Amino acid sequence: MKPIGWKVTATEGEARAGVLETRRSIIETPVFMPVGTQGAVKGIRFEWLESELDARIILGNTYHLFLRPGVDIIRKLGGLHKFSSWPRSILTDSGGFQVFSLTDLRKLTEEGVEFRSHIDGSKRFLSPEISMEIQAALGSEIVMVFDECPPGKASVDETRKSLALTARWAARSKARFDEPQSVQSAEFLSEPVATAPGSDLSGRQALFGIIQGAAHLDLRKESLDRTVEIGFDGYAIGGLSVGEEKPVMYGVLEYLAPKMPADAPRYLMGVGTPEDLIEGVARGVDMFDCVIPTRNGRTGSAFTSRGKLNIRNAKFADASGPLDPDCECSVCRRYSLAYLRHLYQSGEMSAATLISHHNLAFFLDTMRRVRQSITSGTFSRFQREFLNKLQENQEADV
RNA sequence: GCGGCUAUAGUUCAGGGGUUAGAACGCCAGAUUGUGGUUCUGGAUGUCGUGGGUUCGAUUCCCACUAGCCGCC
Repeated sequence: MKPIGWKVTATEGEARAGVLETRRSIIETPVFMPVGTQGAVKGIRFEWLESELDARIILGNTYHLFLRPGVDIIRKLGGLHKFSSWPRSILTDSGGFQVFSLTDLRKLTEEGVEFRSHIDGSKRFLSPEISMEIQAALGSEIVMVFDECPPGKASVDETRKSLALTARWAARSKARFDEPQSVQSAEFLSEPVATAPGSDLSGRQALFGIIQGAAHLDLRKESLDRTVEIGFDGYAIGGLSVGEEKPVMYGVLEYLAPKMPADAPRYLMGVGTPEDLIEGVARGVDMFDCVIPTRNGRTGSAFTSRGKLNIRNAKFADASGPLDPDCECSVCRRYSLAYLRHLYQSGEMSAATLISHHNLAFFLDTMRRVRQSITSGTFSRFQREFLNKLQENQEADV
């Protein structure tokens, strides 16, 4: 028995529609996963995320939850699902990325990474083994291997070295991961392994490998081969959208995604804008996550079917229409641009909450429409029309 | 009515007899891609209250006026 179910239900070119099943939810792909770094999708109540927005899977983050509240507390409270009250699937990032993006002081060794906490400056240590233990305690449905993420403009030599370390860490991640999964009462698990009623899943966690290699295609291929050789339940593309130009990212995806195992989900980490999602799907990606809808929402930037808009702009001061006339989310049905701008300018936190809510609604709805178009064989037309429409606001301003 | 203080950016204020008068906040506009939660980066704005005088030169010194604030009657 496998920990997750995966089947492709339709394809159009490289784009695929599929169904990913975990013990906690059925996830139709392509899917966008809202980011809930610290066990919360910033500004959004789980009630909305579950009902109106209907997210089936969100992210959690090992690095942040490890530092606060800490593994002991989460284990004591029965794992991340019980602690946070989120009943559906969770994918946890391993912490590798944050160690490199958030801390200045770090010491990288073969064993792992020593770093300074961004919260209190204390010295902490993360390794593949420790990351697996933490993620076992969190109890996520999908666990990510502990990797090193080099900068997008990394040289061939740097990238090759980093990639080799990531491969060794991937093997160690898998070895340590398998231990707690194999024992019902393993010390690291917060809850006993359980299958959903009527499911033929194993009830265990799934582990995804991460392909690195920066912008170097030959190294991407090498990383892919080494990762597939170890064998995982799904495969992720890491190290994109970390400073490189957009065509570089699309080029890597175009080369890499079709070579990834067809019988496992493909996950593009940390991406992206609505345009990136469509371009990713077109190249064969099934899963995405990104902070952009909630982070931008918090700072007054809204994504709409006609492109991005900044709620602070004076032109919205007396605009009676919604953020997006084509959006049916509860925010667009109720609140005007003028009122949202007023809330933002007045420093009301509801501005951040409402725009984040709309942004997530737009992202999730867009992915639903993408799935539908792949299923009905009209994805390429959808792609063309969607991308054209995104230009409307920009052109209208010129 | 009398005395005192003040008058400089949208606001609160700094400054100073000599080329393009500053700060903070606000305003305007960008940025944000496996989230260090209100951040970062740019930009615009002034007949220096009005009128007169001194001076080579006044927003700066002097006088009057006006307005505001405080106190007294």
